[in-house]
Amino acid sequence: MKLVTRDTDYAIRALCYIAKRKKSIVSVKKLVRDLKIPRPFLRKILQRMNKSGLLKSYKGKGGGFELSRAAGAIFVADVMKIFQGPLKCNEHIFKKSLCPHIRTCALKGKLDMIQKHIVSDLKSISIGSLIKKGK
Amino acid sequence: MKLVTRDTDYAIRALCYIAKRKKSIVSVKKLVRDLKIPRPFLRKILQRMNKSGLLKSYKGKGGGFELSRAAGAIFVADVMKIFQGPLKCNEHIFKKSLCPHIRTCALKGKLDMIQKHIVSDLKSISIGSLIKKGK
DNA sequence: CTAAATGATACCACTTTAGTATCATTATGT
DNA sequence: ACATAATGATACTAAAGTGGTATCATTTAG
Repeated sequence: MKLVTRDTDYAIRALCYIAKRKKSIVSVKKLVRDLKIPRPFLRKILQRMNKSGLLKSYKGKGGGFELSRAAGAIFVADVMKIFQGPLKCNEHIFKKSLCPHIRTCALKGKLDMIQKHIVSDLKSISIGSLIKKGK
Repeated sequence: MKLVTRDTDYAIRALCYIAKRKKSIVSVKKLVRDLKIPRPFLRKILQRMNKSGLLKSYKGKGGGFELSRAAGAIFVADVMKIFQGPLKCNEHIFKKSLCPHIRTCALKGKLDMIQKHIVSDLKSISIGSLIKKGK
């Protein structure tokens, strides 16, 4: 029962780190130095976030990454979608298989309800809220 | 983000099927005939539930499985524990890795809260509640 | 022009998932 | 006693997902 995978976790750490810096463009070098994330893996992760529009990238000397929007407008759910796909937890069970028994639908109803709660929670956690010292 | 694996799903179906039968001892043969679950896989699943105390088994001709307690006292969470281990979703991230930044702990707090909700929901869904036609 | 940065791909080891296959053991009915 | 119908135990396997590594190409500041 894994809610968040390692790349999502690393991505969130990187986002928080970038969000906290004054100088907004941050290079992989600095991120690796301070976060102790394996360099090539982190690079791949940042590139994906760039492609997905969560980060903006600058090539060449002095380049790096910056947030594409305010930290308060980036949510854990956004990051998860990039690295873990659509936020569904039950599809693999109820796809095209015949669902002839009532109990199947009963279970589906309950699990869908749980999923709704999870997703709405994940959509409420912003990067901004994670870097506030006060709480 | 997979909440429930296939063996858990099959296990729940089997439990519901057994719970609905008048004659309490049900053989794999009948389960396979009606539920269309691969036979050897289902056998393994039932054996695990037997070992874990959710089912009682009877060997030999005319044998099979029956619930070890009332359907209302068996919960989806019980089944998941057997096939998916302890109901934790965040441990792999926060284990022995240094957690020196505030944000790590901030995230942990939020994810732990979500986990608490999930687990309490899963503990509230009984097999009994799944086989009620009325709802 | 060179060094420092990202972009794009391809590859790889390990674990989990979703099974299959086989043989041993037990109990029932004749 | 014995054949048959059931479960018990165990080992194996194919495919997908996870967590990375390795290489080379491209861009840009100074």
